[in-house]
Amino acid sequence: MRLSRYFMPILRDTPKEAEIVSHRLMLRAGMIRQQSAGIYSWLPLGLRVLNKISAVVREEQNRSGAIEILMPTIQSADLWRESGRYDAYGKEMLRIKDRHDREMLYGPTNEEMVTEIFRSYVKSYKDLPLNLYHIQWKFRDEVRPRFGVMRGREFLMKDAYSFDLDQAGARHAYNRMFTAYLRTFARLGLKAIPMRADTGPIGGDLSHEFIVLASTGESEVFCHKDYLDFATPAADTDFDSIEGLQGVVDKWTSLYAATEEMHEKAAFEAIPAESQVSARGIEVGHIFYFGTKYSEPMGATVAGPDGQLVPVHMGSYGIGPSRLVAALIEAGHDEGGIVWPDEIAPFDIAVLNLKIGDAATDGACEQLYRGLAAKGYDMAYDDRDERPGGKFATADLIGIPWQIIVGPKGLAEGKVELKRRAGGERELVSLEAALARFPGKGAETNA
RNA sequence: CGGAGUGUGGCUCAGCCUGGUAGAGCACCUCGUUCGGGACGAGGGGGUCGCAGGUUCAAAUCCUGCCACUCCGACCA
Repeated sequence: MRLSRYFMPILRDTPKEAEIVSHRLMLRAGMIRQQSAGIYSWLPLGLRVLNKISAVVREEQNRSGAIEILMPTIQSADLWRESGRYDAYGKEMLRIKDRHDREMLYGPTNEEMVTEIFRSYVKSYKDLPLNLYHIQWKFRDEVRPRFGVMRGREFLMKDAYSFDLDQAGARHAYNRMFTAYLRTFARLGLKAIPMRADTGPIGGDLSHEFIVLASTGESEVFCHKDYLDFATPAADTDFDSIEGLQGVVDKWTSLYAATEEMHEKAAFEAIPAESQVSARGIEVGHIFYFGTKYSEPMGATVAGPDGQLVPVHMGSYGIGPSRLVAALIEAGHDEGGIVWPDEIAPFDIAVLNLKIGDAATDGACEQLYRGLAAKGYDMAYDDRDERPGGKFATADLIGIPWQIIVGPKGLAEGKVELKRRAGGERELVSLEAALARFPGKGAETNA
C-alpha cells in the first residue's frame, strides 16, 4: 500500500474524550471513528488489525475442531421467549420492531439461535460432538460504554457453542476450547490467565474467564505468579485426546487464580507472599459449560445409543476481537505509539522514502516495496510528500514491526537502515541484504 | 441508574463572569525557502458558537427546556 493513496487520518493531538492509552492511540492512529456512544466505525488501519486478530482466532478455532458458520445480527423475539430470556435479559438487549410490528432484537449473544439450528438437523448421538462458531457483531446496550472499543455497545465477538451427549463429552468440549484459547492468546503475544469466574446471566456451573493483566483493566484479579511462565500447548496438540487435554486444563487450573467475584481471601493468602499477584485485568475470553439450560426448554434432543431422546449438554465460548485490539495496545505501546505483535500488525514492513523525487531514493524504495510485496508481505510504502520527521513519527505511531529507512545519505554509501519497532534496534545494511532479510511470509511464519 | 462535567472550523482550546455581530495554535490550499526524528515565511479557504424557545436595540455570552457526549460510581464479552 502506498500511503500517498491510502486513507489513514492520523491525529497529532489526542482527542480529549480518550482516557486510556489504547483509546488515545486508536484515535491518533486513525483506526476508529466514534459514531455514537460505544459505537465505532473501523477505518482502514483498524480494520486490518481487527481482521488479523479474527484470522488468528479462526485458525485456532478450526484447529480445535470447531466449525464456522454465520448467524444474523437481528433475531426474533419469539426465539428468546422459548428459553425464557426475552424477559430475563433486561435493558441491555436492544429491542426493535419491524414494519409488520414484529418484535425483533439485535443479538447480544446466540445461544437460542444456534440451539434452534442444532435441533432442526441433529437427531442422533452419532453426529456428536459438534461445535459451531461464528464471528459476528453483537450489541449490548451497556449503561455506560467507555474506554473506546474496550467496552463498546456494538462489538465483534467470536462465539462458539458445543453440543455433546452427556456431561463427560461436554467436559471434553470445554477442554478443547480452554486449550484453543490458551493458544489463541499466546499467538497474539498476550499472557492470558484462566480464572474461575461467575457464570452471570448465561448460566451454568463451570466457567473460566481469560484475563490479561493490565493496569487499565476493569476488574481486580488475584493469581499465582507462576502462571506467567507456564508453557503454551503446542500447535500439534491432539484435540481428540481426552486425557491429553484434561492434562492441559489440570495444569492451567492447578494454582490459584480468581476474579474479584470468585475471590477467596484465605486461599489466596496461603500462597507464598512473593508469588501472590494482585492486579487489574482485562477479560479477553470467557467460557461456560451450562448443561441443558437451553436444550431442555428448547427441545434440542438427540437419540442416544439406547434410542431414548436426551437433551444435549452445551457450552458457550466467547472471545471479543474488537476488545482484543484495545487489549493488545494496552499490552504493547511506548511513548512513540503502538507496538504490534508481528502477526497482528496492519502492515509487516514499512518502507520510508526520505526524499521523494530523488531518483536513487525512489528507485531503491520501489525495489524494496515491490520485492517484499512479491514475497507475500503486507507492505506500507510511505511515499507521501512529507518531511522525514513526520514519516518516522507516523511509522512509530502505527506500530509497523519493521521499518526500512531509505534516503540519499545512506544510499550514497550503498546502505539502507533497518529498524525494529519493538526494541528500536537499527542497523545499516545493503539493499540486497535488506531484501534477503525477509525470506517470504510463509517461510517466516513457520519459523 | 445516581453523581460531576463538557458542547465554539477536522483536532486542541481561548472568548462567556462584566451582552456590541467570532479568535489562536495545529491541520488544509497556493507560492517560496527548507528537508535523516513532527521546519520557516507570506498569502488563502473553512464556523447559522449542540438544538429550540425566551429576555434585549443587540446573545457564543443572560434565562428556560431539550439533545448529545465525557468522567466517577453501581452493572457487564
